[in-house]
Amino acid sequence: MDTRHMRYFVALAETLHFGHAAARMNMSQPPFSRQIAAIEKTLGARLFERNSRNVALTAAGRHFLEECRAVLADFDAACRDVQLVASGVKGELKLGFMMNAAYSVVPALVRLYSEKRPDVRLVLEERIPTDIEEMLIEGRLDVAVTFGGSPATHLRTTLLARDRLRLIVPRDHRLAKLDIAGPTDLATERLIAAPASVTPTLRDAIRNYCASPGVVPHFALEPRLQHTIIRLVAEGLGIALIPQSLCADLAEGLISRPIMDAPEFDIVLCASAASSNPAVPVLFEVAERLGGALSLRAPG
Amino acid sequence: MDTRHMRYFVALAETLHFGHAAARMNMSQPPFSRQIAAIEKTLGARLFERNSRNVALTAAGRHFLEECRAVLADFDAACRDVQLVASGVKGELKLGFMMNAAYSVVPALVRLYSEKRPDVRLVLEERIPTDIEEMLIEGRLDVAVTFGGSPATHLRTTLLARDRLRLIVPRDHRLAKLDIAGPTDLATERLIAAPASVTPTLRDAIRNYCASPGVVPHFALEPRLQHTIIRLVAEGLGIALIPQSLCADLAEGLISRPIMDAPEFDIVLCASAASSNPAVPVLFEVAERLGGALSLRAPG
DNA sequence: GCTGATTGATACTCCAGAGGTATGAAATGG
DNA sequence: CCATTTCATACCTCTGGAGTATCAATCAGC
Repeated sequence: MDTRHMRYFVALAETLHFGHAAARMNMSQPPFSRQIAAIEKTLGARLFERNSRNVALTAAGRHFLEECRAVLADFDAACRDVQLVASGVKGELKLGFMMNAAYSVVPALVRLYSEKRPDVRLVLEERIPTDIEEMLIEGRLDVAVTFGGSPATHLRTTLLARDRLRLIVPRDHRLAKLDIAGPTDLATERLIAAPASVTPTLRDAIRNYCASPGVVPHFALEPRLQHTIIRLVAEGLGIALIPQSLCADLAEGLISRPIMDAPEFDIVLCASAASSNPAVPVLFEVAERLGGALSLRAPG
Repeated sequence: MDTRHMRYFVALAETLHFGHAAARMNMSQPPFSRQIAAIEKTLGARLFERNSRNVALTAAGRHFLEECRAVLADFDAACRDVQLVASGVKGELKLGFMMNAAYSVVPALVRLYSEKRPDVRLVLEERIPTDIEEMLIEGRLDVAVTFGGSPATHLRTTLLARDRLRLIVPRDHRLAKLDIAGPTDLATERLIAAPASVTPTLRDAIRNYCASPGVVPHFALEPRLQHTIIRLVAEGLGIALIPQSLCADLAEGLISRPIMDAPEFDIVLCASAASSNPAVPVLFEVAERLGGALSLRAPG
């Protein structure tokens, strides 16, 4: 049995006439009759009730007809889809992103891309930057939105936005009274920041920022998620320097302040070396078009 | 492209090794390699990223693999199901029945049959007897539960139960006082009965019953459905002779009475001449086993 | 850097099976 | 009863899938 046999069967089931069905299959009637007989033999059941005058489907034939139509439709669709997937018009794209990209960059990127490639299913995975890097290398992600300047071997990288550090403190904190803070203001404070194993970029930026005037930062708590950091600051357990993009909608009781000579870092789209998903290039096109135009929401 | 090619592709996608995949397909490696190349050519897309050392799926290949597995599973299932349908183990059975069979005969029949043939989907169609007969002849029904003695050309018929006529009247009707009624009691009454075009069996039985002592029945109203007849009697618009099987759960305000020498009629299972559904014979087996054992509920 | 082993690609041959033509057999209609 | 329609059978042809032998490229180990 093969799909060709199924097509013969469907042709006969629809015409109920060997000659016409054979013509539809662009062949002559005798070999067509033989194929139908062969199908019935290999399947081990009569599909047609026929004499030299009339052809009719049996109950098994009627049932088989339905199944054949479905199978053939799926079969043809699968074959047709291959080119679409290969050309990146259809398929699946695994996009990783870190949390501070979730607010503005990723939604804008996803919206624009989905308009251009509605048949590509975007699988979004929010992860911490170090995991993202690992997954990119292993090919478990096709692309990711993460910090620039990573040491990983990435095929392609494009700038999406620039972000900078900003101070968040409880509303009644002494630093809340300042219009702008500097490294020395942080000297006596309990700092909350993710460990270097989670986001080396941020951790290094904070340490270098404090170290420039010789301040040794005191990291009181080290949660892994930026959301947790914000939450702990709101609980009065310390203060934090976090990406400006996360300061847009702070909880009641929290306030953010700019800092002098705030460290900046790139937020980039970067492709996996391992994956060569044909849906990726268009995402980069979209990302480049978005590029500078994209401004991260600063707090009001 | 054919299912055989899909199987080759799946074998290679699963082993990622031309030699092993070829062995799994019981063939040597060179023709196998050629088939894979042919597949990629006809589909117009690379499915494998390969050099003389490593084989890996492309994105298109990964997508195609999923689709191939689904298509092949459906394909094999379709081929396997044919014998099951031909042997009556699986499939669909269109069973027509008239309303007075709905209460006891059909549920018992369906329950027993479904136990024996759980993979046969029973399509139940309640119709008036004349429609049932027409549908049986045209093959739109495979079998039906209807009155016996039909003039139609039925292949096979088996007795399911015997039913008899019974009188229903409003609770305060003068005939409600009698223990048993006879034809002459009906002479002056407004009778309600379905027209002969709907159920000739019942209509003829009622007319003959009245005619035997010379009474000419007065048919006041002629609804098509037995339910409607009962409803109209409850409204006080007349009285009716209906099958005993419909007298089990009469509405408040209605009462049923036996009648003298009540006309009886067979309720039979009969097969369509046009349809030769292999699921039918087992239904007849079940029906015969049920046969005499089945007693129609008489009113308490 | 050379050598042998592994693995995919190519060249050539062979044959099963799919398709063509001619024709037979059965049923239908006038 | 004959012409026509329609499915089945007989026989032939040839495409295309599969086998064998072999090449080419890559990698491991010395």
